Amino acid sequence: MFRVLEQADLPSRIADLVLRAIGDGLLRPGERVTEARLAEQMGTSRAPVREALRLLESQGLIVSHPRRGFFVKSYNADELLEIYDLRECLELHNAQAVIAKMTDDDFKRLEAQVELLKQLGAEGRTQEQVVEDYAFHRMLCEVGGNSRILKLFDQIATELRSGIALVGRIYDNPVEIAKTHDPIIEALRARDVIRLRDELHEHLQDATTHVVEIYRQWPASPAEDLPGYPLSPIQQQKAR
Amino acid sequence: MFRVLEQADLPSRIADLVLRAIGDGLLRPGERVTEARLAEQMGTSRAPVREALRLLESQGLIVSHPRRGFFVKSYNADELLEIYDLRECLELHNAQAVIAKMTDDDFKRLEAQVELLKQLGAEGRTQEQVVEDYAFHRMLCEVGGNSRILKLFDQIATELRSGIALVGRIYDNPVEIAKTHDPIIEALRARDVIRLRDELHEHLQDATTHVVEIYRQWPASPAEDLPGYPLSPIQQQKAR
DNA sequence: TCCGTGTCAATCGTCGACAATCGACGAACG
DNA sequence: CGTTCGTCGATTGTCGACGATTGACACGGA
Repeated sequence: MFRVLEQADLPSRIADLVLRAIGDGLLRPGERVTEARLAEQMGTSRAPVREALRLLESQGLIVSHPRRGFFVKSYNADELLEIYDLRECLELHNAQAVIAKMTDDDFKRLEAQVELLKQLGAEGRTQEQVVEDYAFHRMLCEVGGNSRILKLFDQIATELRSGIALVGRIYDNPVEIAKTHDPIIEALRARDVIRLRDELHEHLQDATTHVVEIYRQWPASPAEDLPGYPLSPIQQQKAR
Repeated sequence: MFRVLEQADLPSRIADLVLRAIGDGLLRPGERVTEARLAEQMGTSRAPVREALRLLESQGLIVSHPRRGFFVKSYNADELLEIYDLRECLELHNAQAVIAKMTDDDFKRLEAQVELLKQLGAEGRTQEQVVEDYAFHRMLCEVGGNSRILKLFDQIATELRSGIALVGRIYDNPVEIAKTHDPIIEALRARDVIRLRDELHEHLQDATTHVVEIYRQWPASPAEDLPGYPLSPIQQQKAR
């Protein structure tokens, strides 16, 4: 029996929509997400909505306070630093495996990906460049071969993407950014672990400081506020 | 208003019980976990049970197959290797931060913990030794200061503990194992990053090979089986 | 004997409803 | 005027029930 169109289950679809809503800035950090409202909007009952939110919670994009409800996670600079630190942890460790396992074919694909990055940068398509940038680093994790690390990277990536979406575009100079991948390619070509790690370290350090800088000058992070029930669902207010 | 005894919510309590059941070998890897049965045993409806299982799923201890149900995660040697690889990734990265941030007081507590390990080893209390061993490494992560990494470590620890429970006691020679922490303490005392990382690497490598060895000679890993519905809830059987 | 088909029981996914709990708001009190 | 207490609406946590889907099993044909 053919299953022509594998319909994703309800919770996943709902989670996708919420994710997109966050990414598009429709749901802002700290904002409340009410089960009933979402359920109504989706035309379902609360059960699958709940599952979707719990799924997103496990991925760090939603936080829940017992008996209070769900809220879009808002990040402060410290948290972003921790996430980037973790990312660096993964990527540097992964670098070793990459050098050990990389085939010539892998290398070619990585090289091609950087070319794509440059092209997108030159054309000013920063949106897509961000996506493809992550794709490049993801490819490295794939080559590394630890599915666990790959999964973690994916999780971090979505978190960073959504956490960064609200800050607006990251890349001041797309062309510049694309070029910073060149040394990584060179290290890969030379199969030099130490150099690869150094380059990745610098690369990620740059990204970190850049993002955090932007983040700092942002309107005093939305803070982890807990709106009370009877409030209009959008506004926020301090609690406790 | 005092809240003398903060009653944990239902899902968490259920998750705890399931976790304990897994740790005690009451629920074996690959075994099916039926919502209705668990709900009946807990005297609740299926809703909180579902939440508990999804929670454990997000922690990797339970896997779910859509429309099929929940099963206790069973690990094969490769997966264990990946987990240990990730753990090493975290701990080695964390080592740097430890050296940078460790106070004298931190060091004393770490030293004391190793003493405790030795004592437990000498007394043959291997069960507690395992727990305190994790506690030691957890302390390192605490000192490191990245809450994200700490959380991940905790997750990995529970996973490994439950995944290893079925294999029986790990430590052939508890006294020996306890001693292998000494070089780590020495590296910490000298505040030598490189040495610390080397020692941790060796330490974890030992643990890895040890566990995997035991794992290999185990009755051909329970495999990721998918029991069908009408089966007695305990037995397993291949599918597809 | 082997393979395809139909039936069946078990179980999950989803639903609507109810009770418990929370914060906000306003009144009473010092 | 500031603080405490009670009430209220909104929302979550939990429940029982129903339909949908799955794999196991029995049967029949090649």
